Amino acid sequence: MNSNSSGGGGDNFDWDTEDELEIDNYAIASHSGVTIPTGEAVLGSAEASLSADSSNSKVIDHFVGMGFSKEMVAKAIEENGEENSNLILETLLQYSASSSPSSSNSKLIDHFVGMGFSEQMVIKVVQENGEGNTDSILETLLTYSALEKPAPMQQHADSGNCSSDYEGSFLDDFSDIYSSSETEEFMNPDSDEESKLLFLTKMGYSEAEASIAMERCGPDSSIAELTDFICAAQMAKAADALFPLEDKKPFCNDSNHKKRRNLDYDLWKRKKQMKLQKRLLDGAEDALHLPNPMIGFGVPTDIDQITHRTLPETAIGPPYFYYENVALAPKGVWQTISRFLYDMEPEFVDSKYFCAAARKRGYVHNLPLENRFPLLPFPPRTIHDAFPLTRKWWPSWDTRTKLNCLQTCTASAKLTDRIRKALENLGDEPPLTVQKFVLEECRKWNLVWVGRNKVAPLEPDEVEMLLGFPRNHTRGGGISRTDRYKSLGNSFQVDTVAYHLSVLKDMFPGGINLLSLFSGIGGAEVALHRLGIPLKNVVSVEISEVNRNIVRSWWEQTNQKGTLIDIPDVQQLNGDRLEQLMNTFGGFDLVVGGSPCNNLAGSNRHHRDGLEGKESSLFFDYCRILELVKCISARNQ
DNA sequence: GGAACTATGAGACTATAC
DNA sequence: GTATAGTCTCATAGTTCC
Repeated sequence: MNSNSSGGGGDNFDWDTEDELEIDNYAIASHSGVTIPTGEAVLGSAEASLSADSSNSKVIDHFVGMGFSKEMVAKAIEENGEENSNLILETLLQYSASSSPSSSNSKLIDHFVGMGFSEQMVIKVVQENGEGNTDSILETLLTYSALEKPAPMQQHADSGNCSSDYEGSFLDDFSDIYSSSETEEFMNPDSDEESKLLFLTKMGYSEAEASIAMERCGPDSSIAELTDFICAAQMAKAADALFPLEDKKPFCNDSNHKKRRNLDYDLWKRKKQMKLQKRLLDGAEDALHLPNPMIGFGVPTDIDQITHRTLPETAIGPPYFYYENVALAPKGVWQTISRFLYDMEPEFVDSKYFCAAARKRGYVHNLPLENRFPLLPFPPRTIHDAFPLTRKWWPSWDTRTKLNCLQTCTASAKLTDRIRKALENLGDEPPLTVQKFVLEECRKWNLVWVGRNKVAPLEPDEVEMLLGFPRNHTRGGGISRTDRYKSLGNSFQVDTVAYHLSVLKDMFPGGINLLSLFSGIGGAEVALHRLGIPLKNVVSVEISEVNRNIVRSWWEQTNQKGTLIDIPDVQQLNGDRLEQLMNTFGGFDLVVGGSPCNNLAGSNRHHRDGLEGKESSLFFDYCRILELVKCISARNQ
């Protein structure tokens, strides 16, 4: 279901999207002291010189990822060479320690103090980061602002501002970690107003900030709520300070402004999320165990189904939401996903209970659990049922009845040839070592027996059938065979998802308005259609043109009566666009999405970076958009 | 130049034995 | 409870082919 297929239809998509370029601009603009209008990627001289030497760019990226400035890293590499990373790190740490504020950086300090950060904090951060990289300084300042304050225990009740609510919800995610005993007594909303003002000023906020926060949040607000408010205001102020030439339009009516603010926040929250994940990893706290059997709240063949649960209040719709990703993600990932999605318990389900192939996935949703029903007819549940012709050639020592997870790649012809040769002239019972080799490869590549001693990977249409898509769903229209495998490998298993979504049928007899993020080849759309739930209006967001064409083609072939709008990039979906769409449709009933798993999947040997990964970090866009939809829905009610 | 092909483990979980 | 082996994984990068 992810949309990141690198080869998708000539979609060697550059993930340095507009937003990321904007971040780059942000950094450069602040570094050079020159305001650069958004939308243009401009390289500063330091960056240009660094990028010129591509050989050490990986090393540079590595250390920049740790938070050191590019200039500093480049200098350290120049001194030590790029071979000895330990030496480089040591030098970088020395640089960080030795850099101290001087007259030369007084302007810089003033700059950040002007944004509302305390002078003491700015000096400390400049010492830590060096004065060369202002975006790093800003990030750290934002982090410190949150770390040194108790985080909010709950969202603003009456902020009346979507973005504020949205940010508040993310701040909530760290409330249990960053609270300190020193502030405990002030967390009580009953503390008197004067004490709270005093405490806020002691924390480094100005009297004006504290007073405004008190005025806006009310005298009964907790310190957490007040600091939350001030923090949000500071971030907005920071964005304003860095983009002074932009029109100062009201926040809610300025999409660029909102976007930037989201970006500022995005940087901050990602950093937070990394820290949180590290803590979870180190402490192994709240370990999330995958269930065995992996049947979630129940599958059609299971008698003991769970039909009731209590949802956290913040998770209750509208809209209903349904999020999916790989179950076997790196440690800590599902804790983070759950935390960002209202602390909801994921439902881990293996699609082998629905079809002949395994597909272990986690789903977080706020759908009811009672009265689920499966798609009929039931798909074949075993390999032999799915592919009867293989039965004739299937050796007795291959005991598989289910296929493993259908991946995006298939076995090579060379491998199947090696297997054929290994089995030749060995009769029906080859030596155990040969059996073991063949079975290992068959399991790894989902090979099936198509002749004597002959195994073969599945054809794309066979994968379509296993995943519950109509035959030829991904065929033709300009898609290559390789891309068919890739798109299918990234998609939902339709029967599994349909089972979960089936509860919507009685609730929306007249049809449903769907926001489908990371649509892929339209697994959710196909599932709803097969359930007989009319699709009134569908906004499908999918990066791959090939996949968008597949969904569009399916839409037309199935004579849908509703409206399909496709949008290429989730990061283009800002508050204004959403509001416009929702005003047109009357809101979304369901927000579905399976964000990219590239950096989570075990198959990825190169960049299994977790939720901070280049593609998988788009999970946070799912959260962002869901939160915006909730806000707009609430406001329109 | 694009599509097809090929080689490439690590990390996390599970089952089993002790 | 601990150690070990076995198993599985929505992939990526480089090369070859057409």
